[in-house]
Amino acid sequence: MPGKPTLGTVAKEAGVSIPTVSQVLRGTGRISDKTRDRVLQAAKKLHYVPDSRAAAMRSGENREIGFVINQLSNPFNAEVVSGVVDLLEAEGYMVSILDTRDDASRQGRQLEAFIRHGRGGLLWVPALDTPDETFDLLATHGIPTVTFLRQMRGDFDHVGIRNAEATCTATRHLISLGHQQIAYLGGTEMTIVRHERIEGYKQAMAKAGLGPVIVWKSEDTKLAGLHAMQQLRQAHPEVTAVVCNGDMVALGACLGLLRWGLRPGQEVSVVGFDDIQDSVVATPPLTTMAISPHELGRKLASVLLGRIKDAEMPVTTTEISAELIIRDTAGPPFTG
Amino acid sequence: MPGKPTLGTVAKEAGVSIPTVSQVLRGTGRISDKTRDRVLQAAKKLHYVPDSRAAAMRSGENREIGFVINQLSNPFNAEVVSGVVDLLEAEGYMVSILDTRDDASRQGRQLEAFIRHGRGGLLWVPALDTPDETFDLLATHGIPTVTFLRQMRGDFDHVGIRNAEATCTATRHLISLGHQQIAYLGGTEMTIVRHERIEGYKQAMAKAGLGPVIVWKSEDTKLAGLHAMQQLRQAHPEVTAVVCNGDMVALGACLGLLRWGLRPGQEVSVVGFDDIQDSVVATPPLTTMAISPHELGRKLASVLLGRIKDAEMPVTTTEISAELIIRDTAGPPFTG
DNA sequence: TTACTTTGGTATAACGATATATCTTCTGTC
DNA sequence: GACAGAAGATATATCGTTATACCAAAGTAA
Repeated sequence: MPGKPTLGTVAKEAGVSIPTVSQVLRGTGRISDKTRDRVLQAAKKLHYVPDSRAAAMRSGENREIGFVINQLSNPFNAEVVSGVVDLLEAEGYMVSILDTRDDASRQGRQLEAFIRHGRGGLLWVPALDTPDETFDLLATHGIPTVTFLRQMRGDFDHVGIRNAEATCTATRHLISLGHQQIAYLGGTEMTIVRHERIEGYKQAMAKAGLGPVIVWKSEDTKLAGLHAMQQLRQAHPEVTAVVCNGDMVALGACLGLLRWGLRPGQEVSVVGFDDIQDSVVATPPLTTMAISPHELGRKLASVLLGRIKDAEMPVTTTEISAELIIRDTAGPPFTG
Repeated sequence: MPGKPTLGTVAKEAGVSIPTVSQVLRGTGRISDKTRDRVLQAAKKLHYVPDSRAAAMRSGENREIGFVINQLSNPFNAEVVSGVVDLLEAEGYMVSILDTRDDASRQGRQLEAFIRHGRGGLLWVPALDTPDETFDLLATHGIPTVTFLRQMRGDFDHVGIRNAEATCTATRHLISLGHQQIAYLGGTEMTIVRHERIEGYKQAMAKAGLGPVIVWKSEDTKLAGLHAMQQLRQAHPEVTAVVCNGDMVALGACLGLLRWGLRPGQEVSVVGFDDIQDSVVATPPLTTMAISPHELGRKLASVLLGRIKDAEMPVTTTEISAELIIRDTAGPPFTG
């Protein structure tokens, strides 16, 4: 096996000097068509691929972006990733993804590795109990960073969702259908996201003069949602409608109802949040608050590009609205 | 603003030479305790963080691993990823993930980017119509590479699944329950994986003297599985059992049956492949061929580590067996 | 004493690219 | 024919590390 091709190898093959090859490949400098062709041919023949670490070292430019996410197995996140990648790859960046699984210490190690390996930018869903230390590390090294979904500090650019507005819409929808006993289901820790969503639910309830407010915990998986729904049902049999913290929980809740012999949208109504692909094919299809993950991803990417271009730009916060998608899991209260 | 600290800065601070600092920080060479302390103190004071790109450039060692996968939104893949990451991060490697979405040209660009940015190893599920050129590129650059799931060439290490054995087991299970009209559902292109799985199904059918062999296409999503099942049902109403190419399709097929008013495991039996998390919580829970994605991930990682340690090692192929998990979607033929 | 080894460190040359300065040839103009 | 300027290429220094060779001083053995 011949060694990895370098500028030197290509230069020798084409019979020119190293800087000439570099200039041809980057389209800078003054080079005759004849030499350019020779060089390009040689590069192609040897399968030459530039080493951008060496380039970055000399030029200071770095086109590697890290996307540090809290849970890769969540389909919503996976879809956001594809939006981000579409935009950034088109701009010539490479996006590599890391999954913290919401473990703050793993996240700390991963971010430190990112710094060592010199990333040019960072998109980041901070793990639940991210210590200030970790934020400081990034701030100190001056890596362009945009946080996503969870806004935990004011000194980073942020892209998020209008959570309160969305759950308020969802709750009002249930109220307008005639429900009066409405609970909120999902989430475990009181994250900013969950706090905002619960606020929206409470606002809608208060404005309609309804109560009491019932908030029930659940992990963000279908299985957990299933069990949580059954517990909620036992503790509060009077509840006729549920606003959920996410589609995974909502779908789990529907499964729980079905096992209990209750039909979602009939005996009990359920509204989700995220509009993941599963929600369309579920039986019955889930009424939910939709955010286009692809749009979200593109927004996220464009904010980061702005920050990379101008480090002195004032810190921005961007919020995206969710849209109510009416399907079959929310109907008028059952009067059987 | 003091520039980014380097070995030079630290050396000046400690009053020693650059190589001395390097040796102290890496624990190599012969250094007196007195100097070592001075250096460590200086490094700490300046918040020195080594630039591993520069290090990698000189030493040739690279502890960044790329995982190039065909579909990140598939939960099975996401679970494999976590197995891989667990093992490799423990060994001091950093794993970054790229999603090709089975687009060969995107994949080509991404792999080139990985080479440009200098990865020390590669785990790879090749996209469906990966051109030979792409394999050659990796071979030329001599990057330790392990392909995963889809073995398309003999000159790379490979970790896969005993596909034929698994679908043979699944089909025999249905036969032993008494089914005679059994179809195969899922997959679109005739990939190696699909080919092997269909072979296993055919073998079991042939051995039992059953026929005809029916193979039906479907994309690897629930929605596609739902539609495909309904079409299959229309074309071949005599079919009483279905072996599926993957759990996503199988779950979709079950949904399709339910919409048709048929109960999976009663009127029509379904066996899946992968045992993703959804399959446990589905109603009814899915009978499927299980592979531990975590075990698979760890195996994958360990093969890569072996290759990194010894580039001259003969090429290996490792195969993992799937296990039949009996739940509720496969029962005896309906005699209502 | 002479010669050999060990200890603790430094000098220097890479790694693969880019930026800058420089060096030949050609032009064209007067 | 002399000279300015452009075109086309090269020489050299540099980024932040690590590998190798080397060196001075001190210790050890004959």
